[in-house]
Amino acid sequence: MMRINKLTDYGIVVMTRIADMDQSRVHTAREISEDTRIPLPTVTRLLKTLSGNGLLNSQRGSQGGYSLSRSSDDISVADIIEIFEGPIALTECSTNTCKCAYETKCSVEEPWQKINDTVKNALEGISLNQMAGKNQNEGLLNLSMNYSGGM
Amino acid sequence: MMRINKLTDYGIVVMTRIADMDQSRVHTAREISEDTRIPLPTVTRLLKTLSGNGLLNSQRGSQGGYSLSRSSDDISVADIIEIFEGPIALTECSTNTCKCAYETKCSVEEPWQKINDTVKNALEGISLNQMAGKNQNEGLLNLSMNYSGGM
DNA sequence: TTTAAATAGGACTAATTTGGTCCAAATTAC
DNA sequence: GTAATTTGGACCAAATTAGTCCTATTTAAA
Repeated sequence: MMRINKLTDYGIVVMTRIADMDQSRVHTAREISEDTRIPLPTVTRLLKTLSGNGLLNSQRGSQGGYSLSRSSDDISVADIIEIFEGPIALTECSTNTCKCAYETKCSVEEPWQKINDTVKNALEGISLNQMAGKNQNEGLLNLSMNYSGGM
Repeated sequence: MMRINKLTDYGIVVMTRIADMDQSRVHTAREISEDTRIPLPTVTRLLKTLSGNGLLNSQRGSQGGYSLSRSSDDISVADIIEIFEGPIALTECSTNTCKCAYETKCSVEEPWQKINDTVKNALEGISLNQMAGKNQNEGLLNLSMNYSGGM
């Protein structure tokens, strides 16, 4: 399906949700779970990953919680995807470590690079702020997907 | 990893290979398997899928084989991906059947549509012909990937 | 100083998807 | 008729993903 993983999707939702919230205070995992309806254990894990990778600040202990580490203008969808899925690369060929097993110079490498750059640029061009759309209603959610492809 | 599946990747390789071959005759699964080093059973399956979905013509029986159903200029990478993975959609939200469970109007839907269109356009813009690069050497292959993301 | 509320880290399991193989049937050229 | 092919579908193994849980650590406040 060429889909991003469900957890990545959730990650984007969680970040979008936080971007939509009051920036003057931190927000707990429970609060975010309730807002997004993503189960608490899952939200907990997402938040840990996001803060561990510098997209969220965390504050431990009572009255603790999470907040954006920088402005929502300054966080792109690509930033989030890369945390959960690593560098954006549709095929191994798209990375600089292409190891085509039987050829010294793989002929599909260059076009893949181009394709990949385009995709990457698209994802880098969308900020959290744009995703959030500030003024919109709360509680988005469940972007999970069930489509199955055509083989 | 936000990667296309290995079989999809193989599918693109197989199509690229066929585009690179003599267009005046058909090519057997065995021949393509040997050229690409993809195991025969797998190639067989790929070719069945590709011909079943109209990208290849097939000719049964002795002296049978496969050939492109239309010019390599006229087949895009997106065409191939869609056969193996269904419509190009990074999230369920990117399709027109978005079923966000708790909201009538999901706020992340619109930006996802935009992102997705960009990706789709990029993939539709690359033809098999460009992938093949006609004059290049034979036997590409093994685009399989081993990177694992950062969670 | 104790307690409650949080996050941090990591192990673990279940579910799903994917990759790959195989077999029997149908078709066609010679 | 026979050999070479594609067709269709079933099947299994491996890998990945999703989701849960437990324990430790940190912090604010009673």
